[in-house]
Amino acid sequence: MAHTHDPAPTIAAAEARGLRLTPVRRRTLELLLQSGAAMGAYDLLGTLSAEGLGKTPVSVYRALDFLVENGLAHKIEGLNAFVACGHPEEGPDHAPAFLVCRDCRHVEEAHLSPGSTGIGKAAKSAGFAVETVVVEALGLCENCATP
Amino acid sequence: MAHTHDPAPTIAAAEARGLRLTPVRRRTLELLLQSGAAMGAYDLLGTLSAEGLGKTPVSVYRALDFLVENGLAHKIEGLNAFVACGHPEEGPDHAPAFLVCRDCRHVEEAHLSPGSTGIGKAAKSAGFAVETVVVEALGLCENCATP
DNA sequence: TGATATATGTTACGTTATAACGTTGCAACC
DNA sequence: GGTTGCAACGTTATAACGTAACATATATCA
Repeated sequence: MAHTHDPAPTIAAAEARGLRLTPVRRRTLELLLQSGAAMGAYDLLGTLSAEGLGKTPVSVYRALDFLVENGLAHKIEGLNAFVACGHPEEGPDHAPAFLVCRDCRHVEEAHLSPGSTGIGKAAKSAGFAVETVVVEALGLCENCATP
Repeated sequence: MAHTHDPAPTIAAAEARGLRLTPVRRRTLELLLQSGAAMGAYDLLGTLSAEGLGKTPVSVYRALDFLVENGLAHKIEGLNAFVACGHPEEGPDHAPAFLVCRDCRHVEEAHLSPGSTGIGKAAKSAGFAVETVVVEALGLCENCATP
């Protein structure tokens, strides 16, 4: 399958940071890394529950919350889905931009220079206190555009 | 209520463009304009159905689809909710950035200069064909930050 | 007026997400 | 050893968001 990632280095990096990768969390992360695409919580649940790692949405959402909080995964708001982080070494707080293929759901993580959106300026003049910024481009990846 | 808008000019502008504002559509737009905040489809449904303008989610989503397609409303992906467009004169295809208050759900529309996100460059180098771009800052508006 | 297109109604269902509360397992401490 | 505390996980129920498929009605125009 295209664009998959070897889970090992990411998992090693996570544990080196002292994160507790329990079976559900580890397996959720593996599934995301191996697919290389955005996956819905219920997709993940299908596999996880078949493997005896939690039978209800709650388990999956807890695992996903953990991964997102710790910068190992991101939520793609435009799809209501989740993707493994491509740069886990950057820690919990980085906020990349995403190139999201609407066809195969592959996600490319783009690192824009901070403040490059210009939204900081807009926020300041509106007295708005920004906490997180979502930047997602929806379209077609190279593979899906030229098949 | 703070930040509400008078629906009249927006509705007039829409009709001047030849759009067919049926009762559900018009009322949906009015509700969004009057609230000045992002509203969920089911919030809207509560009011609309009480007024006899559609009893099921389908009606509301159809009205919202129409409004979004015609640039009279926007979807806020980060909230799975909808907001009236603050600049309806810009037509169906403009894609503004949003400052979204996570407390009161008020939405400020910011017009960034096109391409200022830098995401176009990233897309080009990845061979990615961008179709739409979502830019949303989540945080606290001036009122909610200093109460 | 009849043909066509657009809009709406209705039923049923699928998908995404969280609240609330109980249980388990493990480690620190006395 | 007991117990206290905490993080993770289980369980049930339900809230919230969204769509497919097909029937009916209303508008528009040749």
